[in-house]
Amino acid sequence: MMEAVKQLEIIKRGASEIIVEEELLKKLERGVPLRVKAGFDPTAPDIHLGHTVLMEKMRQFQDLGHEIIFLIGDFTGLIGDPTGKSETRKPLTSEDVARNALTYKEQIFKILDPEKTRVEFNSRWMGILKPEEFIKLTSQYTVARILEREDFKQRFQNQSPIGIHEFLYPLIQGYDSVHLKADIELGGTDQKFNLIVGRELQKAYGQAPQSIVLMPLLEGLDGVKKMSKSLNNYIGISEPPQQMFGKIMSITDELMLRYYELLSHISNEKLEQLKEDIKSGSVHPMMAKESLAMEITERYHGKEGALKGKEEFDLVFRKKEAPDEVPVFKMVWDEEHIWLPRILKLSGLAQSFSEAQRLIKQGGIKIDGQKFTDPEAKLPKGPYLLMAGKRRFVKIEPLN
RNA sequence: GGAGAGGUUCCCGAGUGGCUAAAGGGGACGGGCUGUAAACCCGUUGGCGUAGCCUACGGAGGUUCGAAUCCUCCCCUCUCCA
Repeated sequence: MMEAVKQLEIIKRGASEIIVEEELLKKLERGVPLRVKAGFDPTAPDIHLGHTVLMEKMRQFQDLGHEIIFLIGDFTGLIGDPTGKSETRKPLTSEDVARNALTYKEQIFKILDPEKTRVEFNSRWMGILKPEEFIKLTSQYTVARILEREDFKQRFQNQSPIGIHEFLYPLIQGYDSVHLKADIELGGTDQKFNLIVGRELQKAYGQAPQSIVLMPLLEGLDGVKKMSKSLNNYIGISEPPQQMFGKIMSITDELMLRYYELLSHISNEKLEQLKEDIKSGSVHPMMAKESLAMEITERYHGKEGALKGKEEFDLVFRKKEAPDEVPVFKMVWDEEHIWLPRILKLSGLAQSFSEAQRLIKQGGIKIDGQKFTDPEAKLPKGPYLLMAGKRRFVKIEPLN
């Protein structure tokens, strides 16, 4: 195995906090594979780049020769993690959890080495925990300590409701570490409290406490809120390469550097150099963004996919032409001339006639490259290339 | 169990009898400027082939020429007391 100090350097990269660094170093110095656990909540069946920050870190551990456990919190998912919530979350049904967990498994191996990854579900041990054992677990921690957590504290002070099951959440998550005898746990910064409970519980059960590596939360496309599906500001790793490339190109320069830091595989030295070059003007930020888009798209779609993404980007946004592959809508011309809003609605470019008319009036519709601003326009039969806004295209082909 | 507050369009939030498809903000969308960047500016943000009509203010009724606004019952959320 690699020298402990060097391993630590790799582990520290991008991490926002390590608890406790000295302790972690000592574990690494033992020179044996450590057991690294990271838990995932089964609410997000589509893995996005935000999740990958943690998974990339897992991969690093894997490459360093450690044992990683990808833990799907299907049992805890039934409670719903109250972290950062100002109100009680709706619990998932066991069917939801099962379905989501399966989709998870299908996607994680784009990053992790399937040969070396142990996938676990915490329902396997939590589901059969005897009431006596459960009571024993709850007796290891106090209400006051749970209330130390900021979100609980606030809810308590504001007299907002806190479900008792929510109080149990950190304990159950912590118990996973006890059951798995984890040496290290990885998590997002928002998980700090829960992971620390894991440490405490391990001590209470006579185990060595796990070391904790916290990773920052990746901001979504808006650059402010954390990337999440519900905010629709995410880049999914299963998205088509064109879309992935385009989304990365649309982020702000500031966010681009953040993505570089947390997602790119380029070395720290090269990243520092890049920052300087952008600052001095010798590298155009757009070019740096393009390299990033290439790197990330390539990771999930291969070289070919990345090139395809770039090609389409150049075509659509630089040359302002239609992409190679445009969805085709076959339409029946039941009249000599068809009202343009009707065509837009039928082909899916607009939700309603009203919306279609608005789009037209605002100059958002182009037909074969030519702007149409008359909402009363009617089109004779014929193939057309419709463009709505800058990025939505449909080919209309007559069926009759 | 008792007392009170509140549920408005995608979200927040104003509106307490007609001038309200409902202020303002956010988000989103379209246009401009660009590097599909940011910032900024302008516009749009229920539906229907549409000078009109229909649907919308938790639900169901009622009062009225006319209701998001008044009345009755119901549902839901929150707070206080026990």
